[in-house]
Amino acid sequence: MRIGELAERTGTSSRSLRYYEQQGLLATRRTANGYRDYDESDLRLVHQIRELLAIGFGLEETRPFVECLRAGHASGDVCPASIAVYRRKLAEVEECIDRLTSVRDHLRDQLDRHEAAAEESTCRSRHGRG
Amino acid sequence: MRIGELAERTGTSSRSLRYYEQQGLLATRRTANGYRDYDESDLRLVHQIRELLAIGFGLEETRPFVECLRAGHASGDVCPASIAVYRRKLAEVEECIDRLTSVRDHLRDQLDRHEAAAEESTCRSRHGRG
DNA sequence: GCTGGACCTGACGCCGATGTCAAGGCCTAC
DNA sequence: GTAGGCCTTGACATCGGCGTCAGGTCCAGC
Repeated sequence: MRIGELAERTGTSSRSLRYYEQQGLLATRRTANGYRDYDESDLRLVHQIRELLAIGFGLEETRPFVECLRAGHASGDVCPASIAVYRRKLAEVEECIDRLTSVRDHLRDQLDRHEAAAEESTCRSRHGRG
Repeated sequence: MRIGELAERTGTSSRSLRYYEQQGLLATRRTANGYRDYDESDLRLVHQIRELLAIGFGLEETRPFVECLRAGHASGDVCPASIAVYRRKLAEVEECIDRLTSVRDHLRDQLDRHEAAAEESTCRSRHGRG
């Protein structure tokens, strides 16, 4: 299949596919006229990339998964290198969640504090002291 | 005080302070020789900016806080516009946490799954079938 | 008067994934 | 043969918050 079809079937753009190729993630064959030519294995490969990107992986982090698929494995995540990336990413995500959680708590505190102040001011005005 | 001192006292760089000024967040006076001249209110203002940036706000989102301080309020977050940004940010952060949490769960599942497979394979090999 | 440090403006670089434009080649249908 | 749709490469643009360099100014101390 040609690049347009692959793009459509993977929910991405031709531009991105060329970029993945440029990054060495997609080894592309060419037809006689110079058009890129893809098959079902490329489809799976790009699907894998897109799924990982969608959950926040960087393109570079998808490489082990891609290579795992290329090595003939049915799934991109059965290879040690992929597992290692999973672990690393899990740690990153957990740390990020922790940070965001404390930010969230901080924001809630600020809002609560302000709400309390507004409440009190309403109260004062209701009692003719504002 | 001059820009170098302000930068040091706020834990940032001269470059950043010039950038904030360029974005209209910092209204800077000049001494006769053209040097930027700051006072304690600028210090508080930059502190406010840095704190918000540190917890993930964009520079643009600090603007209401800055204007609130400029309007003479003791704190940058007592104005309605600042509160609104707090609310918006809280929603954003909560959504982000939700997304990351599901990513985390997904990653854990993958790792568990793989660990189980490894376990089983170890088991098989222990029994002479790997 | 000279050195050196802090300051000035202006401008380019970075990161990552992708959009977008330009200028052209290929192929199909009419 | 020509219109138009898909393809090609190459290159610049985007976003944000700076880092960093270049080339020049200002001032304090010696």
